[in-house]
Amino acid sequence: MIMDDEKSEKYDCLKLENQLCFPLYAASREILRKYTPLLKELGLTYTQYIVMMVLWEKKSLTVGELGKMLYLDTGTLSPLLKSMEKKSLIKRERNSSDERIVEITITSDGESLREKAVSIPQKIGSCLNITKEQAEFLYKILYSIIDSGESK
Amino acid sequence: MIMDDEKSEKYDCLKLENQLCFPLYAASREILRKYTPLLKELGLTYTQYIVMMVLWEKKSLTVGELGKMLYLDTGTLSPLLKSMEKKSLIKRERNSSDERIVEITITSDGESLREKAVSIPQKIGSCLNITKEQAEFLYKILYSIIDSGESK
DNA sequence: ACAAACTATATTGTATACAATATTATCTAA
DNA sequence: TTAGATAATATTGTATACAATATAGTTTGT
Repeated sequence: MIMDDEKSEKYDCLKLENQLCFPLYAASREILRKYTPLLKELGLTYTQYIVMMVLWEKKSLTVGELGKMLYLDTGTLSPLLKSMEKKSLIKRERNSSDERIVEITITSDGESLREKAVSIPQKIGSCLNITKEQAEFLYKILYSIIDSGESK
Repeated sequence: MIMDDEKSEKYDCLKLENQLCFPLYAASREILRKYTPLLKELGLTYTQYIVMMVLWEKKSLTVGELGKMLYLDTGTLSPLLKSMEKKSLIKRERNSSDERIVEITITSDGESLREKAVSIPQKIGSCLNITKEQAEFLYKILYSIIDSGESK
């Protein structure tokens, strides 16, 4: 068996440059770093920001519904929502007809952040440097990756 | 001023469904979740895995070089490398001619993990469900996003 | 030579993520 | 109708990320 000549090929799949997951992971963190200083002006982290995004639209939903929309589990959401309540951005209330359920509702403080946040997407978009077509293509592929884990 | 009619449009940019960053963030985490059980068999986390990937190829480099390749800072790398040394995957040694520099070198234990890891990329790839063309396109866009933060 | 600037890495503090487990409430089948 | 199954959320434990700061070693200008 000729092995040594093949050796460099055998491990090619383990090279960083041949990975697709690594740039996905690195790009995601790069974007988080871009958001951080902008969100800091609003007193938000990125995770808190996406929770607010949902609440600016829906005003009120359950922890479970939030988790489904953001692909986050209660291990992340529970402490996050607790800290957001402490900052008066949201209210947490047990549903009276089913005490297992916790309803999350935006407060007026939370609402008022929306106005300040509205300039952020454009600021982020402008430093991404990709075309509209690329963005649409990227959008589709990313959701197909996300949905590949939907069965759960 | 007619405001109410425009209101729904004004905040469209803050809708989750109009975000590109959110699916990037969610897809990245989805892939990490796919890796976790596979890497657990090797006793690695994803971050440890990408460090090993570099070391399987280069055998030895400095903390700074690793950080540049993986886009991670010393706040992440220092404790990570310390724990990997404890697991005998790597060695950490101060460079004798410049004591500021720490050289990271793979051990034979670390080398031997390569054989077990070689099946992982294919397993991940097969559950991603994207075509070769899509993968190449994705690869390019992701690196253009990553590089947009390169100045630093 | 030597203080100031610079470099490389480490530490601290804060905030996620998520698997695994626990807790509490509701439902359901015999 | 009531014990076991389910469901919704919370907690625990471990492992990142990263900004900000600290530390220690090296270089540089004068």
